Amino acid sequence: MAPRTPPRPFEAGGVIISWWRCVMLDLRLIRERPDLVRAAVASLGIEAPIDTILALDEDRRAILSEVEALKARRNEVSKEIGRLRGGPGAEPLKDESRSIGERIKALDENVKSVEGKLNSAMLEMPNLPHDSVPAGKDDRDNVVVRTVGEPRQFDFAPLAHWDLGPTLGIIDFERGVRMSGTRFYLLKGAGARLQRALITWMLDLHVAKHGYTEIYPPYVVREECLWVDGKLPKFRDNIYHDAEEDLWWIGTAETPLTNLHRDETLTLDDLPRSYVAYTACFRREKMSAGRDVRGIKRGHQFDKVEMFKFTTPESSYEDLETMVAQAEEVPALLGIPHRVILMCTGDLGFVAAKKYDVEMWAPGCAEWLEVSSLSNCTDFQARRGNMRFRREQGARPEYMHTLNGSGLALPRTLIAVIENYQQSDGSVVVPEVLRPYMGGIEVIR
RNA sequence: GGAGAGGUCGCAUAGUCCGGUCUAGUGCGCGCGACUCGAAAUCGCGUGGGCAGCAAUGUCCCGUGGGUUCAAAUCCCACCCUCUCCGCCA
Repeated sequence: MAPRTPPRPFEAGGVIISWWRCVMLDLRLIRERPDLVRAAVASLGIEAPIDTILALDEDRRAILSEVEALKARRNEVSKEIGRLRGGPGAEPLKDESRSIGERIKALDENVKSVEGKLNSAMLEMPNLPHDSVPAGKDDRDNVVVRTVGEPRQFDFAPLAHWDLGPTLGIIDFERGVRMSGTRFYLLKGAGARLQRALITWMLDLHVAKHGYTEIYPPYVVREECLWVDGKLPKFRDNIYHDAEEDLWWIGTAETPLTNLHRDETLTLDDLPRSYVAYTACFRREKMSAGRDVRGIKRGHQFDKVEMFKFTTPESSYEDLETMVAQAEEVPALLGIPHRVILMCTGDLGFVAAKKYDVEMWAPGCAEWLEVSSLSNCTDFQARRGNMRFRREQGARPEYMHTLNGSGLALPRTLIAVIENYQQSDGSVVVPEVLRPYMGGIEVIR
C-alpha cells in the first residue's frame, strides 16, 4: 500500500474541512428518507442533528453548483489568456478572471464553512439498527438468546477472586495501587502465568482453528484512528492522551484493527479478512468506587484478545453469528457456563447495527461477567475510514462491512476461571486446556 | 535529535530549474479486439477516484493544508511520511 498520510478529519477548533466529507451515514439516505432515519435514531435513544444536516446539505449543494459554474468560466478565460501570450486583449480577460476569482474565493469560504459544519454533524450520526434488533429502552430490555452450561454446585461457599487471589498470592492490589493509584493491581506468579496462558491459548484457538491472522498492533494511535472506529466524538473523556506527541492510548485493539485497511480498496477475493490481536487496553473509566469496581473486573489497564473481520455487506450478519460462536468456544472449552445477550436498540450504542454480549458465570462474586461484546458495524466505520472493495475489475468501489468482538477480555475470563475452579482449601485447579500453557501445573495453591 | 534526498493516474518512471497545448507523457501490468488450429510475439483500442447533476456535462484530486498568480504537478510557507548518513539507544 502506498504510504500516504491520511488527512486529519478536523483542524484546530474542531471544524472538519478535509476531503473526509459526508461519508459517515450515507447522506443520501438522510436526504431521501429523513423520516426513516429519524425513527431509527430515536429508537437508539441518541440525539442526532438530522435537521441540521438536512439544512446544511441543501445549502452546500446550492452554493456548489454556483461556484462550479464560476470555476468553469475562469478555467476557460485563463486558457484564452494563455493562448494570447500576453498580447493585446489579455488585459480585459485578466480583469474578468480576477473578479470571478474574488467571487469564487468568497463562495469557497462559504462552502468550506458549510462543509465543516456538515461533517461535524455527520460525525455525530450513529449507525442505524438492523431489523432483527429488538426495540428497547435500556439494558433491561436486552434479550438472553441462550444460556449454555450448568453452574457448578459447590459444597462450600465459593469465594470471590478478590479474596482468593491475594490469599493465593496471585493478585496483589496494594502494591498495584502504590505504584499507579486506584484501579490498578498486579498479577503475580501463577496468576500472571495463568493470564498469559489464557492469552496464548485463545490466540492459538482463533488462528489455528478459526483462520484468523494474528496482528501485533501499536498501542498508541493518532486521533483520526479514533474517529474512524467511532470512539470519537463520544468517548473523549475515557481515553488516555499524550499531549506532547498527540498520541492516544488504545482502549481496545479494535481501534488499530479498524484502521488496518483504511484508505484501501480491496478486491472481492480479499474478503473476508479476519484478524486477531492481543493488546493491553487503557481506559480512564471515571466511575466512582462501589460494588461494580471491586476486584480486577474493571481496571484502567487490562488485556484483551480481539477478533476483527472485514467482510461484504451480503454476509456480514452471518459473519456476526459465526464470530459469536467462535467467542463462545472459549467458555465452552474452559467448561464454564456462559450466556449470549442480544442488545436492544436502546443499549446498542453509537457504531453497532447489531450487537451481542457474551457473559461468563462467576460463582464467587455471583454475577454474569461481560467477557465479550460482538458487533456488526456494517459500513459505519468503513465510511469513516474510506475502506472499500471492488466486486470485479473496473466495478465501482463499495464500502466493506466491519465486525469486531472480544475473543475474550482477560481479567474477567481470569476471574471466571479462578472462581469456577476453586476448591474448598482455597486452591485453584487449572483447566485442562490451559495446562500445556502452564508448564503442566495442575493446581495453583 | 542533526544533515541531506525524495513523495506524480495499479507498478516503474518523465515532467518541477525557465508557471499556460500537462484536461500529466512513456514502459510494464490489466481488459477487449485483430492475426493464429491454439499460443507466444506483434498490432489496434481502452484502462483512477470524490463531489454536483435526470442527463449532457461540470468541478476537485500530482503526500496534506495554506499562500502567490488571470493561471500552480511546476513558485513560496507549514506539516506528514519514506530513504541515506550521523548521534542515541531497549
